[in-house]
Amino acid sequence: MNSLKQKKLNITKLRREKEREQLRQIIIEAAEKLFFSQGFENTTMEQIANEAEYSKGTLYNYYHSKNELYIAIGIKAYSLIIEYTKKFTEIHDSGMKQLMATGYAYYEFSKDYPKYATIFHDIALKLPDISFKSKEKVSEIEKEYLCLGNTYGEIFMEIINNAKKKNIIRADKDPFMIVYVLKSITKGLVEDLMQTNKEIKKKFNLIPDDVIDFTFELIRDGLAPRKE
Amino acid sequence: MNSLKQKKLNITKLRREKEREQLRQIIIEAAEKLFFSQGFENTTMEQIANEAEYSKGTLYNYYHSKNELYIAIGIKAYSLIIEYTKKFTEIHDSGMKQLMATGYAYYEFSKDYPKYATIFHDIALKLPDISFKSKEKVSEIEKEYLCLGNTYGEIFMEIINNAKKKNIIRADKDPFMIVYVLKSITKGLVEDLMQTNKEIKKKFNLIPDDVIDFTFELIRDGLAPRKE
DNA sequence: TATTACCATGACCATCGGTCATATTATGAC
DNA sequence: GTCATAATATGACCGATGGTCATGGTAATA
Repeated sequence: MNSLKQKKLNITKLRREKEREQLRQIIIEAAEKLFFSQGFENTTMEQIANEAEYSKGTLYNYYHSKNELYIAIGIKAYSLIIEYTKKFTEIHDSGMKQLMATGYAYYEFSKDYPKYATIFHDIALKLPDISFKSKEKVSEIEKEYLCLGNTYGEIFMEIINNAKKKNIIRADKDPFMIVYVLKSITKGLVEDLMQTNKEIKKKFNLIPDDVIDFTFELIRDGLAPRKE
Repeated sequence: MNSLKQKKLNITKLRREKEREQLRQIIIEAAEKLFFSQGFENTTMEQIANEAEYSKGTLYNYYHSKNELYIAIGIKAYSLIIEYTKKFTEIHDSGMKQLMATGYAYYEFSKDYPKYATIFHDIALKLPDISFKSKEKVSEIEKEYLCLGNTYGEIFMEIINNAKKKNIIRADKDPFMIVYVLKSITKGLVEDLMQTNKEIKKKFNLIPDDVIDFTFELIRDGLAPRKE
């Protein structure tokens, strides 16, 4: 029967796809482990292949380059931060609390995955060089990464538009500006905190959580509508 | 005469040193030009040698590695930002205005030298990988770079200690924390502004100067002593 | 002029990202 | 069960590049 034949073909194809996806995961996990413990530049494709228990050539059947491996890790990180942000914001309906929640989501994400904390910045610095090298060819994986970045931005947009309607945010300032500043400050501070974690405790006797609370309060007060 | 001989020897030695320093400058300028236009990874030592009009081997008589070239550029950047900060702060004696001036110094520096704007972050990401590679050997140039970082920090410390004495900054918060947050926020925001300069104007119709003013006002208000 | 100290040079080396012809295996047709 | 085909794993191989070093040359001193 033609339909039976077709069915078997489909099943095989599906299994193959699943296996492909699994191997992609194995490779990424191997790469992640080595990149984070030795640094990107100090890790060779050979080492990643050994860690994944496959040969170097196989790596290239699943990813096009070493840089792609790194961006793939960035995609994982973005998925996580988006997940965190959704979880942290959906429990509030007030615009201001939601806005604060985005900041805390980023911070909690960074605490849970400290190795991922600087990856966005790291990739932002790497991407221009990559596109310089391979003129105007934006790889599929790069597109996926940039697309996730937009998704993350849209979450902010929705929250800010909500807050705007409810007059929760001071009206004399462009809401786009507020979002931009909020995102940028949070990222800058959290990245710094993660990189200087031990130093900050020893040298200045500061507790990261306090620093975050202080900063977010600062922002909250600054964003509140002016009353006078 | 023994003293005459000595004198001549010293003069020659001095000239040699001056020439050495000049060639170091030529090499750094060549490296800078290529790193900033093509990216660090896409630039070869051969290219830098050609740009400097010397051979590759000569480069290694003046710097130990490609990474050292990059850190040397970082040293130039640090010297500049320290210079800017001193110039911007010394015209004020009020603690708060001085504190704001540090932020504006960083911003002006970034506007004048946009290519340098992300170099501190870039090096911060690179340094751990370098020290991983060459276990526990911190090169002289790396020490110089880190030392300049401390110098920059000390400028802040002095200003904050001044403000503390004059009760210009709210007393309920650790001054170390205030410095830390201020530095981190400024760096994060300015770096973001420099990287997304065109995008921010087109997409959000934002003027970078406004974003900076808004943020710094936010900080100023947040740092003022609580009155009630 | 001879000796010495310094420096520029580019051939050379080792490493590594990436490629590709080949070997291996799984699949479906008959 | 057998064979043709498609998909995949492999590692020898290539080119590029960071870094080294023996050599030759040049300027300063004796």
